[in-house]
Amino acid sequence: MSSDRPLAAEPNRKPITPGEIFSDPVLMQLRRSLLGWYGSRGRDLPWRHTRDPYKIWVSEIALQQTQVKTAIPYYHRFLDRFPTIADLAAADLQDVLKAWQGLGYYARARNLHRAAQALVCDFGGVFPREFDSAIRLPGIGRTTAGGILSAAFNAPVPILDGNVKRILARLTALEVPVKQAEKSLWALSDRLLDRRNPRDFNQALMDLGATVCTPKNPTCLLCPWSDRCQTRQYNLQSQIPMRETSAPIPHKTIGVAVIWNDRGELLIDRRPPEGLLGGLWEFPGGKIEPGESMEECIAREIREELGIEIAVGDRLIEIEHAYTHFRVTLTVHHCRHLSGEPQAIECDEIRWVDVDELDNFPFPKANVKIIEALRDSNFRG
DNA sequence: TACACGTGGCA
DNA sequence: TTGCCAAGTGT
Repeated sequence: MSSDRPLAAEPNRKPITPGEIFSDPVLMQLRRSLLGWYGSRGRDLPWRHTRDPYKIWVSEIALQQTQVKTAIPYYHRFLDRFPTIADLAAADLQDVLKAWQGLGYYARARNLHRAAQALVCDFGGVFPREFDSAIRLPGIGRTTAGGILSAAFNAPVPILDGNVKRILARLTALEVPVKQAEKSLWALSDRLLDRRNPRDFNQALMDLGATVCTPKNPTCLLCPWSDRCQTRQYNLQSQIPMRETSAPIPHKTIGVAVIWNDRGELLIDRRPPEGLLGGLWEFPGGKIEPGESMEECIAREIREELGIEIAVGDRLIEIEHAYTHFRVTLTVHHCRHLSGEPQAIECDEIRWVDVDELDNFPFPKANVKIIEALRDSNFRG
């Protein structure tokens, strides 16, 4: 221990490091108390009513970096639309992305689709029981593999998601950000895991993190582990887990064109298959440059991206939107097609569509706001 | 090993 | 308005 550690001073405390093994009787007590708590306080969640590894897989993917409340309606709609692995494998990627529209992190949908096709090819459309097979599937990492295999097959595989990291960091009063202790936290999750009931144990851990050992204001009075928690003992709940340092997020100003032709159709493009919002459709546009007016920006971007000339008209709407690593202001203008045949220069595909057809394409959230504004302005005449 | 990757909610 | 956080994975 360094003498100038950043945590509030409790001079004589002896933190438990994650690598340090709890004694067997303590481990048994922790398992028993958590499973007891889960029996009475655990959540009733849709994917806990099935042992179908496909359904559990879909739930685990939808839940990555996503709160339960947000994921639930997508879970139902996705399985309604693609009831089996074979259905998902046979579907068009565009339909899969449409089912995922609004949930974000669209690589999850692309990976689900690819993984389903791999399962049909290599495993007869059956989700594997082996960890080494599961973790090779795109979109399935160590935590998701553990979540699926423990929930579907009661396999003794540990997990280490955000909830478990926070719980274990607090249990041991971890003195470094969790990112710096991944290895020992995995070891602790594995050591704690109840081998007789890994399914309920892992689910209980996540419920505890989501409902009791929350990031802010944890309800330690309701926690089955409070008597063993080093963080509670020294009242460091607001300081552990320690914050990671993060860079400030930039802000971009984007000009966007809603381009009409003389048949009353508008122009949309499909983004490249990988990267930000990969495979989704959008209204074309781009970042404003220094000294440029918004009208100049939009005309230039459309010339560069689509090879056509347009007249930039009235502003339709301005949209503020936050992504993970940057924020944007979209300034959207009605535009009129003047000359040139649109070409897919910086995108995958372009299409002229009627307003009523827009619902058939997957759009990112910010573009859905544009579509809504378009409909509203039509109603007003 | 860091960083990219969406969206909603909350202070 | 800005920052942080939530059932992580891929590169």
